[in-house]
Order: sequence, then C-alpha cells, then structure tokens
Amino acid sequence: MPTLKTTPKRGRPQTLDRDAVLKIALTSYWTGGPTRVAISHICKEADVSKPSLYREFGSDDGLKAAVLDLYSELVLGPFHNILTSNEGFAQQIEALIAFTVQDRKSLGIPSGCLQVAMRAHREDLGKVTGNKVDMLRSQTLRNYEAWIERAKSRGEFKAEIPTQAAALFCDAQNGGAMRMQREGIPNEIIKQTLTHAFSTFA
Amino acid sequence: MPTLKTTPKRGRPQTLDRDAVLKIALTSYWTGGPTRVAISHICKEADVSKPSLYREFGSDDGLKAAVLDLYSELVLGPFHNILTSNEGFAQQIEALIAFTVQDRKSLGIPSGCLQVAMRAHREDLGKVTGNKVDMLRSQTLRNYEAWIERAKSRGEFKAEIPTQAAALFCDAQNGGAMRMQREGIPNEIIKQTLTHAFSTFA
DNA sequence: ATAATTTCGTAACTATCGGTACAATATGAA
DNA sequence: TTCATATTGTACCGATAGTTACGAAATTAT
Repeated sequence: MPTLKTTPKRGRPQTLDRDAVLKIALTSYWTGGPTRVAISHICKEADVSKPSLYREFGSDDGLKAAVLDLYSELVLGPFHNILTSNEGFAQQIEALIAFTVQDRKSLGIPSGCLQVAMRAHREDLGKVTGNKVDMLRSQTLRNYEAWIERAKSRGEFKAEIPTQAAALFCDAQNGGAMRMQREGIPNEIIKQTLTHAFSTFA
Repeated sequence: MPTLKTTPKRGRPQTLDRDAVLKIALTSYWTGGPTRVAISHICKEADVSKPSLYREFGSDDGLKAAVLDLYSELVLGPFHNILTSNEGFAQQIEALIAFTVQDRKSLGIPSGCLQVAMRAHREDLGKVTGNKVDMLRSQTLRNYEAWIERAKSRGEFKAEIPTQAAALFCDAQNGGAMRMQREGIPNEIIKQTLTHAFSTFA
C-alpha cells in the first residue's frame, strides 16, 4: 500500500523515510547479522538521527521486528508461492532449489537467509522480534506440511516418513544450504546436496 | 593427561583448579551459548576471581578456545570413533543416529552441540577460538569424506553424489538435528528425520 | 506576527562486559 | 625472622551500545 497523502499536518514536516530506513536496515542485518549491527550504524547508513529512528520504531526490538516483516514479505512470500503453485511436486522441488541457489551476487542480494540467522540468534533478540521469529518458524513448518500433505494425497510423494518429520527435514535442508552459502561454499555444491536431499521425496 | 605433581614451588600456592573451571565453563557455554555467558558469570559459578581466571587463560578468547578443545575431546572424539570403527556402513549410520538422539536429560548433558553453536556465532568469537572453530569444521568435513570414501570403496554406499557434497550433507543433517534438539523437538521426531536422511546412503 | 504543534539532532545517560592495577596473603629460601 | 616469589581478590578502568532529555527548527492555525 502506497503512503497515501494525508492532509498536511501541523508541526515540522517529517523527513525520515520509513521505507528507506527499513530497506537499509534489512540489508545491514542480512549482510552483517541481526545482532552484530548497531543502531548507530544504521543511523549513519540511512543518514538519520538516533532519536528519529527511535520515534519511528520505538526500540531496537521494534526496528528488528519491522525488518523481519519486510523480509517475510520480500523473500518468504515468494518462497511460499512455490509451495502453493499449480506445478507438479517434482517441478516445485526444482523451483525451490533454483530459488535457493540463485546467484545472489549478480542480483545484489546478500547471501544466506535472515530468518535462519535470526533463529540462530533467537536468544539475543528482543521480546517482539523473538516472538515474531517463533511465529514465522511455525508458519514455515505448517507451509511445508501442507505442501507435503498435498503431494501425498496426489501420490507424488514417494518417501515413507511422517509429514511433521518431513517438514522438519525440508527446513533443515534449507537452513543448511543457507549456512553453506554464507560460508562461501559454491552454489553448485550446495545444489548437489539439495538435489540429493529432495531426491528422496519424488 | 593428569596434572602431574611438580615439586612444590615458591610463592602462594595456587587454589584455582583449571580442569574444574574448564568443566564449568564448558557446561555454561554449552547450555547458555558461547556468546551469551559473561566471564563474570563463570567466575561466580566456579567461585574464582576474574584476575585468577585471566591469569590462567589469558583472555576470554583463550578460555573459549580451551573449552572448545575440551569439547572436542569429550564429544567430537567419540563421534569420530564411530566413523572409523570396524562396523559396517549401515551399522555406523545407526550408531551415529543413536549417538545424536540419545536422551541428554537423563545423562545430565546439555542439549545441542557446542561446535554448532560456535559456528553460528563464528563472527562474535575471538581470533584464537574463531580459527579453532574453522579448523574443527574442516576436520569434521574431512572425517565425513574419509568415512564416505571408505564406504564407497567397499560398495556399501548406494547414493550417486560426490563425496564432498555428501560430507556437507551429513554435516547439515547433524547440525539440523542439534538445532531441533535445542528447540525442544522430541528426539523421536529428530530420529525420523535423520533416519530418512541417511536412508539415502545405504 | 504570534502561538501551537510536531519533528529534528546534539549530547548526554546507563548498563554491561572484557580487562587490569594493586595491595594483601601464603608459601619456600636464607 | 626476614626476604623473595607467586597467587588471590577487590575495586576500578575503558569501550560499546541501547536509550533519552532537551533545546532548536519548521510548519499550520489564530
């Protein structure tokens, strides 16, 4: 939803661009790690004063939570779309792998996954962000489960493994791939591990 | 190697028990996370003053490195022993899974894996510990690779996947299992994911 | 113009944590 | 007994990071 023009308010006009700050914060957290980037650093990058940022997001916790929402919309959404597409199971798997191992550098996208990183640092996050991470994780597992159940009901799922365990398996593969990517392991090798992992399903 | 009795030295006798401190630090880092436990906390737990601890280990970095060495000896060693045992491949896999999903609570062992945790917080560690984490990771992968090559040469390895990718796959499964364990997922479910993952090999 | 209102940013405050100065203490040697 | 030596622990230092008090600045309403 675009920032709809409200009638001009009283007081000094706001110069802080919420979306711009969020985008910069997203990139910073994604690249440098959500617990390693200081508020002051984001302020410098976005050319915004600290009180301005606090006025907009309330706290470090609030900013991280807002960033996580944005990440969910930008990355997790498209990922979920693959799971619910009309393609066959095997093609969906192929699409998932392609999405995961796409060349980030050429696209200007940081390597790794912010959700995975936030889960790894779950205990260092604030209350709001921490809860959001938990919710997102549950949702991710539910998405996998629905995807697998659908494939099972279609007879496209070949493995004999309970849906819950299969969903956890998928999540582990994705997490592993994201970690390998951050460690600099070539996408081609990562693709081999993912292909092997999912070859057990279809 | 036991602390062999040296001839009584001059000066005030040392009351600090290095091994006791290391053990307490290991448990603290393992349970609470290597970057979340403060030096002062370990001092309180071990009933040791900060300067004493610094005299013994040099720095936060030095203590963490020493703890990682102990962990390697206590946990990673036995794990590696399974990979080099004289059992068949399938039995080794079974042993690995059993080792991973053994009931920690009843054994008084913290859940999760300190090596996995340290890798997740690699960037927050000091120089010495960080390098040690890297070395340990390389060694882990080499161990898996040797294990897989051996199984391949015996004809016990059924999957068509390059050894390097297979080793990374193994490491990812183990890491995933350790993370699930920390998140409180029942060992029975974790076992299902591991069994499925390794069923592709033998 | 003047007042009311809202946002702006400098400059501090506070807590935490890794690290250390230093004086007291406890031993062996002379 | 006295000196040399080595360890102990209290209390402090310095850096970092999240957070905020407060006065200046910019705009609308009267």
